[in-house]
Amino acid sequence: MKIRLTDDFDVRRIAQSGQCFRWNMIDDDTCRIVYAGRCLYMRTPAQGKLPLRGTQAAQRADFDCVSSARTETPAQDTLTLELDCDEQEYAEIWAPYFDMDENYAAIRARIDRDSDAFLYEASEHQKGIRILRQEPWEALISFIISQNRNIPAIKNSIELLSRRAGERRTDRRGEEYYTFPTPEAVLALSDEELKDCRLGYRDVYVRRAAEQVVSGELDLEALKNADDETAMNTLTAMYGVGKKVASCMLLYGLHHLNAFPIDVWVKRILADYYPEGYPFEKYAPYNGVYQQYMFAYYRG
DNA sequence: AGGCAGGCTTTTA
DNA sequence: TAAAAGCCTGCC
Repeated sequence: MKIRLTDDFDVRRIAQSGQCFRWNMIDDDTCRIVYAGRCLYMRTPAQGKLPLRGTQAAQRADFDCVSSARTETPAQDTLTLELDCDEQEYAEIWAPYFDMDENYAAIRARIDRDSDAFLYEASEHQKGIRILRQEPWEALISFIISQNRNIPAIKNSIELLSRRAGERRTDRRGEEYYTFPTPEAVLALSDEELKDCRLGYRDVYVRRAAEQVVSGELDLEALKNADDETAMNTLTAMYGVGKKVASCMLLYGLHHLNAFPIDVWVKRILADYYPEGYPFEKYAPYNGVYQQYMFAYYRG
């Protein structure tokens, strides 16, 4: 099926944004997404753009060039997404996951170009990023695993964990994929099997989180309705979950768009570009969206 | 109380 | 070899 939209949506930038770890570009314009027990192929035909030719570097240069040229024209483009699912699956699974009810162009429009040149630049450069509505459990484990590691290493561990404890399924192209494991499936792993997932010292954190969810001590669905402070306190009380991971969980797992994870990169941004302090009040309740633009832009 | 040093598994560049 | 979407413990 095809989707036409005028709001921000850039598959590559979302795939590289560091909020999700199971989006993989399989060729120049097709992304393979594993989520909610399913696998989706999403293609974004390069319409109205220069044909992509030559080396990969040249292709990227073309893309950036076109993309920044587009920012000069206020007229809204219509973007087409080609998905290998039907309307029902799109409405039930993918549209909510992609947060299609939110208007990201409007959120970007709140940035004042003159008073905040850095954020404006970051948002233009990373235009197309959305904050996905991820399942809380997958987000929690993903960001526990993320601590003190770079993105390729995180993706590797999540894939290994899924292969160990997830369900093996076949996608609509006949390729195999593994669903993200349930807490029960994680608990069923032996210490050795869990160690084989290359989580390092974080494997204890993952096991304890699974125990808390299975026992009912931790109710992730209930956290969705909790206020920011309650959710933050509940999460940071967990073993291996500090302020950074809890903030990521709020933003990506519970969709509290005002949560503002501060990692090593954002710390540098705040020090370099906001020595007088960052205007959190001004950008509420979308601080997390702006953080995502700045993180992705600065990390390059 | 709140801040800081050191350690932690493994991968990536 | 240092750094990586950090956190825990122990110490002051």
